Amino acid sequence: MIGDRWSLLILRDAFRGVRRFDELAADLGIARNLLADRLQKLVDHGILVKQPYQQRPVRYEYRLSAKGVDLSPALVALMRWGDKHILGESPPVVLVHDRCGTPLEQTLTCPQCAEAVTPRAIKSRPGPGAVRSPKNTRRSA
Amino acid sequence: MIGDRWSLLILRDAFRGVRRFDELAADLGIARNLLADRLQKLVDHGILVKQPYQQRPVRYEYRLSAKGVDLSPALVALMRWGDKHILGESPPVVLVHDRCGTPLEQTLTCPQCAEAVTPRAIKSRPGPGAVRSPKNTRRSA
DNA sequence: CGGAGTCGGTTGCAAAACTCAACTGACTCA
DNA sequence: TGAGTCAGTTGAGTTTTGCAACCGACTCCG
Repeated sequence: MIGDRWSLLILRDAFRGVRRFDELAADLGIARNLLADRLQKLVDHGILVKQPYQQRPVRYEYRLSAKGVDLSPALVALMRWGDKHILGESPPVVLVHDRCGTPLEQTLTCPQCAEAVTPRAIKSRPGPGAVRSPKNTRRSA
Repeated sequence: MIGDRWSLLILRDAFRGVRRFDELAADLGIARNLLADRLQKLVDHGILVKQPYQQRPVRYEYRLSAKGVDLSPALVALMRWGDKHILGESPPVVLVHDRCGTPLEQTLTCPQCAEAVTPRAIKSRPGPGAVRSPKNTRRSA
């Protein structure tokens, strides 16, 4: 659903509060027809919702749905990765807690052991939705 | 760098331990020439490393570099999102702590307040690498 | 009233990316 | 000798993008 060159960038802008067609087009440098198409697809997938913000003429803005907001951890993780590995530790933006302004940490934690878990200490296990042979099942996300 | 239909899927497989050309091709259903191209690009970007696992004939496998391993939080976040919103709460795999087997939680935390932070309580702020006008800077990730 | 500007798109065409299927080359195993 | 495995490459054909121009509804200015 979001595996193309633009969808993730559009969503990042959506999180930053960029919601209007022309704002997105100008900020991303995306072709307008593609932007129209991507927005429509994101709306179809229920990640964004299109709502009018004025009548006469009707103008729309694209906001994140609950499903879209839930992508936050993924976007945040990608952003931090980019900051670290592409830009070399001098991030153009940092995420902070709105109450106290402290830069945030993202961690995977074990509620049992009450500690952070490193990637190497992660195991995967079949869950309730597992099927017999996951091979060749057509995927789309 | 990873904004295409396959790179994220290849990386997911890499995390699961799928490292060989034919394994990846069979598991993903990707065209072989594209797989070759994507692997090469991921190697060029330093996300994967290509190393021989046998001589006579020389055969290579693709492993995650440190930079690649650092993508873990992003992949994990996307996986959890997919489980929740596409499959409706019956995940085919769950991530567990290898020591105790407990399913893991992913959170954004404020080290100052020592509590989890919801997406709505996140603010962004210019960081040390900020530039005057971030508009129209060509991006590639 | 006329003309310029804004916003949110659509249309058309060339260029790039992707899919599919077949082929290669080095080697192993029976 | 012949079949099979692995890691690709090659080529033809289809689909998706990128770019630029255009459109329609409306507002604002004089």
